[in-house]
Amino acid sequence: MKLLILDGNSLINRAFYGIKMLNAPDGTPTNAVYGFLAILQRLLDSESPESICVSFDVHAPTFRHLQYAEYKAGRRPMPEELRVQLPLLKEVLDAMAIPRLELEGWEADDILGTVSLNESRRGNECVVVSGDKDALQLIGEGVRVLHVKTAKGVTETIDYTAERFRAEYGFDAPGMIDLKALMGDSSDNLPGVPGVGEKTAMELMQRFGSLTAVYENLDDPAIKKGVRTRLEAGKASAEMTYGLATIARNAPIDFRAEPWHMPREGAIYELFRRLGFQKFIDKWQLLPSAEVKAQETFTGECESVILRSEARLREILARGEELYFWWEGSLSELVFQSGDTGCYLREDVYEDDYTAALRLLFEGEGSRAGHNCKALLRALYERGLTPGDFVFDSALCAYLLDATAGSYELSRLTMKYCGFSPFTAETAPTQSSLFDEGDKSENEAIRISELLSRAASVAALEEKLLPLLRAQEMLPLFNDIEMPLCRVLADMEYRGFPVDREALKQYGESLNAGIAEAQQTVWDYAGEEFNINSPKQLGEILFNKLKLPGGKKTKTGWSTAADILEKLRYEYPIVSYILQYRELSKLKSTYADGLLKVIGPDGRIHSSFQMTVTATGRLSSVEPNLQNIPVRKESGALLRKMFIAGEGCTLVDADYSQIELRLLAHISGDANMTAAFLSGEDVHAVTASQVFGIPLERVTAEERHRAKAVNFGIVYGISAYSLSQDLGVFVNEAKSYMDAYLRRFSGVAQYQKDIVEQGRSRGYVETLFHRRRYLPELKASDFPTRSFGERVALNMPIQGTAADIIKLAMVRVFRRLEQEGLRARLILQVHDELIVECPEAECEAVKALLSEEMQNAVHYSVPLKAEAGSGASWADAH
DNA sequence: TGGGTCACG
DNA sequence: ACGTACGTGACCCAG
Repeated sequence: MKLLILDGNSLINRAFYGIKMLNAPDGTPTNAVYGFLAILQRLLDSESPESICVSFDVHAPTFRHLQYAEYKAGRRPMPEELRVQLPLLKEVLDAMAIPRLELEGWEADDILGTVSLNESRRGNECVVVSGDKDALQLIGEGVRVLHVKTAKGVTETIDYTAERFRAEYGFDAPGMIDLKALMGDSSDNLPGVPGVGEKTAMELMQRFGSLTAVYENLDDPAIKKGVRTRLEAGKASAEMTYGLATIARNAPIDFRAEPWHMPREGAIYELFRRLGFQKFIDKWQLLPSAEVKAQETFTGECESVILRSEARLREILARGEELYFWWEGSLSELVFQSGDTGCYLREDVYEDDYTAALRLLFEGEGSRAGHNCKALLRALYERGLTPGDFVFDSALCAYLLDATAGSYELSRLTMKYCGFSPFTAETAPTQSSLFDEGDKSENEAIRISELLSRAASVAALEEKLLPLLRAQEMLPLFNDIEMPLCRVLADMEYRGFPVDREALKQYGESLNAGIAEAQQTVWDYAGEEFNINSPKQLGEILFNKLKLPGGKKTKTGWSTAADILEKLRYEYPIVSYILQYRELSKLKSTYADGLLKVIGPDGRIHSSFQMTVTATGRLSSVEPNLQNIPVRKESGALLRKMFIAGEGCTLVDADYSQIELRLLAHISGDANMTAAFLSGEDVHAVTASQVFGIPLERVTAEERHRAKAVNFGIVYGISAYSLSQDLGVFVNEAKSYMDAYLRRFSGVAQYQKDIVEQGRSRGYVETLFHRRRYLPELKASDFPTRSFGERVALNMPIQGTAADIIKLAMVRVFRRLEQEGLRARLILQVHDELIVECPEAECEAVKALLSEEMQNAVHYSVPLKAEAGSGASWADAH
């Protein structure tokens, strides 16, 4: 029988440090357990063992178990995040029916040693798995050792047989003990022979093969005088270390290998669900117990009908109940639930005017709900309808409840909030009423009930989620901003942004010459041809071949980021050409070629605005991203000249001026900063005058520039170091700016303290509209993670409130354009900027309307300012 | 697929 | 002694 013997402590350690932080839905850290299972899964696949066991130390080392001397010698207590995962791993192993071996007074190692010896003697083939090289001493007849190591986030296992060990080390595996007796081990506090390190110890072992042989041959000419002296002096220490490094193989343990089979049902499934290990549930095809399955499968009992006529549709709508919609991307097939009735609509079996049916459903007064309503609304606009608002969106609602959850897929939400999954083809019961309709095959009926169960899931989620939203004071945010915004965005996507295709094409072609020239010049300086787009090859050329100074390492090699190269560009012409190459090829690939590919047949670009992506509440724009079109250099202006208004139309553009800084003044309540805004003076200049203690009229451009950087930094939760990097001044100087700033604006300093403390005690921070972001990072034990949490705590309420406000402004603008019967329409939002396309005649009215609605969206202690412009292109309007 | 780079607010 | 600004998305390379 083949037996897998795992070193539990060592492997969970490797997994913890090798895998990035992961949490179960309830917040328990799970990365180490997850990593352990990933290793186990690989072993099961590659080794196909018939039996398995895992050994553990009885006590995990915690701080109080460590002596001060040990602490100083480099031992560290086990981090809290790892410590809580040990009992979890044991629970997992129990659920998997894998024997756990622990023995008071013996280490996990000793259990590996004992079991592998006993079982190999019984004729079983043993495979010991550990992340600790010490275990290699166990290699022998019938015992292989797999050494697991994590390098650069990738775990690999090295399979050591006796032969492989000998080939690599040059002596036999039991000699691992002798090697350690010679070289010692600082992490285990084993002295070895003082003055003999890894290199000498390896040479001695390769020559003599054992500790005894080394001491028997001290006169051998191959041993240098100095080494001999140290060996003589360190003999007692070596012998002591030998004893301590020897893994015991005689622990009084009562274990016999038994055939093992992974349970596929019950506790293991439920535990993995609790931990969020869906991947392993799928991989090992785990199933819930019958009771849980019944609980988790959503039956959504209701009468199902296939709607064929307008009369029947009107009957159902006349009940006035809320409609819960589900669709799968095409309007010609649609389901909805109304009360106890599940309705199925299909364009090709509907007997009356299908578009009229859609009008009844979406243009009327009724309450409508869905999942990702914006997408459905866009499809309706594209079909020429003018739909009304939806009242509930399960994805959007779940996003408000946890903006960092990542995925808002319907079945995951029902599982998370209701404890069941919608039907899948396997779990859907057939619904006899569907067969009554006649010609439907069984598969067809199952598919329909699957769709209906999704519509019903939206209803179930509404019941669960709205109370949560109410309890967290987010109903106004949801009802008055997010839900109405669905239609605003759907309309924006549908309209799109007109682009001058020919000009863009020409522009792209015009870039070619410059790119080729820059490339050739770089190659000439480098003395060879290489791919400038490859940071690896580029770093090699610059810092190894040409030996440029100032090289900084990233994880994978030399950093060639712009801020590094920028410092070198005036001294080294090649760098200047590299930067030029980068700039041009970015313009070409991302903007010229990239945008050309997505211009629609209507000559417009229809980006998609995602509402459930960012952690702060901002929108994001994809396919293409229209929120990062260049603006800063002259190439930016050139590019934005190609974003134009349609025939007979003009563009109106308005943006908030310093909205985040104004919100900082309001939220922190800092009197000084509030006064600065109320005075109407240039706020960065006022900041400079305060920080540098000079009269406002004597502030230089440089001082203003620095004050501006400090203002930005404060909003992001800066450190003095980063400010110094940004400004190119010494850290001390940057620190003095920040100190002066926080003295002058003491309300801001107080806000920073309070908001971090609030984040820590409540576990989240929020915007003025109560949009939340949870911050588990604030409780992390490692400094970088915790610092990140603190910076986010400072920034999110400000960035998030700005996002709330512009969303509100968009809803207000949309409604007013509708009310006033204007043909003007919003076509783009870029975080603090709105762009409207309108007939030329409406231009002045729209400019006034836009800045008015933006400025009046809220009234805080500092007024909001929004300035509007207009023009034939984005460049002209901005 | 993840990392590096760079465009935006 | 450490590591170093918030929030995004697209493109390219390398494994």
